[in-house]
Amino acid sequence: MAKQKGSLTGPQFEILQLLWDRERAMSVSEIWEEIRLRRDISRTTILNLVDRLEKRHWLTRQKDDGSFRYQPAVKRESTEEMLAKNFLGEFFDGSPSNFLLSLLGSRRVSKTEVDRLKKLLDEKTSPSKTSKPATGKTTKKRKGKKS
Amino acid sequence: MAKQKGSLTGPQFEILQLLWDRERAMSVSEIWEEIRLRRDISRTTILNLVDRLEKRHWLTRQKDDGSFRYQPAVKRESTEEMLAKNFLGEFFDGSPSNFLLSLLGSRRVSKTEVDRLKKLLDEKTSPSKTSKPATGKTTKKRKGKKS
DNA sequence: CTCTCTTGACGACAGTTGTCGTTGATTCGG
DNA sequence: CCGAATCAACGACAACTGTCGTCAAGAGAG
Repeated sequence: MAKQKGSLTGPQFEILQLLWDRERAMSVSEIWEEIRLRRDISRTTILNLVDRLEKRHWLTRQKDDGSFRYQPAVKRESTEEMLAKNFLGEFFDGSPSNFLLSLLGSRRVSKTEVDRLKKLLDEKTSPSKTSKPATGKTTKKRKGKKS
Repeated sequence: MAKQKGSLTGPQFEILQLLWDRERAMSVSEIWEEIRLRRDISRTTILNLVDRLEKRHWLTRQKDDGSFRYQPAVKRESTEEMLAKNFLGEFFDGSPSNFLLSLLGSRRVSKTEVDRLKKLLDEKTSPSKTSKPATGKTTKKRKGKKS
């Protein structure tokens, strides 16, 4: 009863991220070789993580020529939204403002970051006034942190 | 090795919040009676949570007339900032924008929430230009969710 | 056929969490 | 002084995590 059911931890989410980025199904070994580039980890560890994710229906798998290939069973957007909501609910009264306030409070985030935030909010309040420009969806890919 | 050292879970944070709100040291029984109003929980559970928090230096205690009274050993602001940073780093590439984007994406947050966010960001970029008014610290108290 | 390599299922381990009961010490009313 | 109430320390428990090793089944090479 330690962990809230229906949430994800770091390593679990890392695997989901990988499968979302590469937009095709991957075998355990493929996943392993990717994650191995960033962290030192054993193959069976990945196997176990993937296995548990599949048992809880975060991943689906189908047999492809003797070997299994895995795919996310959930959408990236809804999963990230769920994580964000859970986190806000648990630690910041569910209020994004409280969260932002804590983040901005002591350490200044970069000015460009602030500008991006404001831009996002602007697009939310005034949705496509005259032209329906900047379909927004341009910046989609997530950058890999170190590899 | 399951949990990242130096982070906090929901129930642990709940106790810290209580001690931050009431600005005085509290005994285990006092904490218990407060939390009991919201959740059904045994006194020894609270005792154990408090105990572990003290052992890891999130709380300090001093003996006051036979009984122990506990106080936070960390500042609310820095703790919340730490939580926010950890979370962003683990799930959103450390980018508040990515976080906000996921939050705003599907489900619309209320318009007033968006306005509050924009206001916060505005105060960050143009901090108290003419007057040095609104020392900021006015809105401090966190509201209790249900009690 | 036999040997080797890949694959996956399974179990094990230590660590953490939330939860609680039992026990021993301390305090206080009578 | 003695019994009752309070308090803290400790251990126990199940669930979960990340981590890994072992083993059996299967595929391919020789």
